[in-house]
Amino acid sequence: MKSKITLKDIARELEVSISTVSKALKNSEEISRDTKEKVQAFARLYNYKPNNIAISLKNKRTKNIGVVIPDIVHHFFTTVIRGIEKYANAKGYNVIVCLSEESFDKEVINMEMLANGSIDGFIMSLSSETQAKKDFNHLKEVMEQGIPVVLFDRITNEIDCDKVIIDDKLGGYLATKKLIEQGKRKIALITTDDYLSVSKARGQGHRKALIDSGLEVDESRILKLPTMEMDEERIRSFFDSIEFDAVLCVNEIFAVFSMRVALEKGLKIPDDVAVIGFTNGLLSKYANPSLTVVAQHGEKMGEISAQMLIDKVESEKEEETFQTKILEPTLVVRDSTIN
Amino acid sequence: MKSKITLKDIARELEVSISTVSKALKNSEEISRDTKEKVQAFARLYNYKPNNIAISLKNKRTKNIGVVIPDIVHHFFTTVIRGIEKYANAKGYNVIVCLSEESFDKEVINMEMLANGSIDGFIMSLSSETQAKKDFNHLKEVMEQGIPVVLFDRITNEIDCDKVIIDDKLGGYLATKKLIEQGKRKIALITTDDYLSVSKARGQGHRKALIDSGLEVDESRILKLPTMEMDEERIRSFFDSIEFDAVLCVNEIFAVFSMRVALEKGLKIPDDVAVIGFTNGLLSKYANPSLTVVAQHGEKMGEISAQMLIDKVESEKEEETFQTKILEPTLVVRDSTIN
DNA sequence: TATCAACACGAAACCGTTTTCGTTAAACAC
DNA sequence: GTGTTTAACGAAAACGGTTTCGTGTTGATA
Repeated sequence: MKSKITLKDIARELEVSISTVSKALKNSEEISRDTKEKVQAFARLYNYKPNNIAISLKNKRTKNIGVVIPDIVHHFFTTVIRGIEKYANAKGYNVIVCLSEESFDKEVINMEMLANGSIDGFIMSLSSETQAKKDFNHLKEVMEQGIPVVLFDRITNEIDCDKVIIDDKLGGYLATKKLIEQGKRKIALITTDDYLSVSKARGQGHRKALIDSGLEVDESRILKLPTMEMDEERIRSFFDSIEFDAVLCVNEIFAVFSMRVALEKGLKIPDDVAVIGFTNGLLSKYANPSLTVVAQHGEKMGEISAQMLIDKVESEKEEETFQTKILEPTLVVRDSTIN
Repeated sequence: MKSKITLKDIARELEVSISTVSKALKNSEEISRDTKEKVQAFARLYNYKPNNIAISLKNKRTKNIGVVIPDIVHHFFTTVIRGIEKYANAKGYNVIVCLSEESFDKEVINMEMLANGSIDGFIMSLSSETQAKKDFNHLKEVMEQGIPVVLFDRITNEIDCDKVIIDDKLGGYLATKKLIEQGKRKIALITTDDYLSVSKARGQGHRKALIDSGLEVDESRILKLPTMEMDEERIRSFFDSIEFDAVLCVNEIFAVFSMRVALEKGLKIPDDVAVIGFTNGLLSKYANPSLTVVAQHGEKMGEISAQMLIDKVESEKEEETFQTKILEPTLVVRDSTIN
């Protein structure tokens, strides 16, 4: 096991000072041709690589970015991570992923853990508990320490920072309009409690589309589950309790499951019941029938988040100007609606 | 913006030395009660947290582990990450995720980037290009530097290190046996080229099951795609070219798509065609009909990998004993087979 | 009163870099 | 021969901690 070689080792071997070695490796003007060649050759030979930690300590930059998300076993978040990773990697940054698992406490602990020098900035999506609790002190604290934060998807208005979201209200609107256009009038909505920012916005869009089309908003056709967790029981009994000819769901799992329930009831998709979900994941593509969805463009979102964060990290200025990027959702039409 | 407070700041403020502050915060016996209380109170008041980077530099431990995987938008890998993250986090470690995107070069670059002090060890699954190329020098190099490596799922025998895999051969065997038990005789196999270690093993298990049951191995019923990428064309024409009453696929996407093709042909599942896939993901659970799969227990795999790695990292001994943990796959029976 | 241990604390080295600011010797001008 | 410039290099501080090894003071002991 040949352990890593340091500047000191090279200096000792070549009988020059550490500073000379450091400068020689950076091709400094100060150092003579001869010495530079000698040092560089030696370094190459022994495969010298500077120690990242030492460099981080010196210039107070880690080239790491922290990503805190509620869940990773979720198509949308993985696409975001992929987008972040791509952009960050191209810029020489590493991505540290932490999972809050929808828990406020874990979110706080993770952030504290990373905020002590491990990272240059945060990209995050709030846990449901945090959104419900409306306690954002952990965010305020890291920002006060001068650590930039970019919030994506699940955001809050109570914190002033860069944000990237999709226009969820528009997404809900587009989806509902689509169903209405197909002649559907009894549109059910399966969503979560309003504390989840995205669900709330999607619900608003849904409502707006109904009203714009002169339709009544029938609250009994709206099922609000406590979280994004699947609850087959409640969805089943919800469908038993209402009349419906279309279903809009805030994720693809609810939607695919709704299709199954509809099929079990002997209903035809999309003629008897049309279904639209959110998240353009594998499930939507390969479900039978395939599912029409509102695509959230996670990868794009990740890229933009990473770009905004790295811009902040690398900008010298102390200006506190924040922006919110709003991406447009798009409808991916498949077989669960009439096309 | 109140920037982070350091030992030096506390020392200056309280007019004691840095060493005294350091010791006081660690509750050292050396320091008097009075001083300790004073220092600790001050530290608490100003929310002092030691700088991780400085500590890393000092004790040459980063408490970061590097995870290099081919892809993150893939249910199996996300479950593994979740397992790793859970265990690692509980042990106070952070997880740096790097994606090779099935590229040899990216794998190498990522590892080199992390190997210079950023992490204490690697957990990785080889990219398909690496497995095809059989070039493992990047692995050898980091191991020579004394950085422990744990390989999971996509491994190689050419490197001596800790490994965690599932018994893919057994998985292929169990699945095929299941199909045979249901009276299926014309079992198709959709897999990838043999360079992918897992596909090869699954294929061997499949073959063994056929032979053990006295059935012929008909090569024309085996489709080997170049990668795990979906190729609807080739799968469609494959099914047009053979007779079959069952399909075994090395992932869930191939399997779900096979079901779609079968349904389109007017075949009944599972009576006319039974289907089994690998990976117990969302797709399998919510497909119509739901898919019987060989579960790979990714989360367990991640946990074990993390445990093995952290054990190595934290063990003082220099012994070079490696172990390979083999997890048993299990069959999750759903509606795509007769139960 | 001289000796000694115990106590409480500080100085300094160290981890591996970068960078500023000398310092030395040769080369040059006058 | 003196003074000045320049090239080439080294010493040392700095980043923020930990840790070893003094060191000065106190009180007890012989």
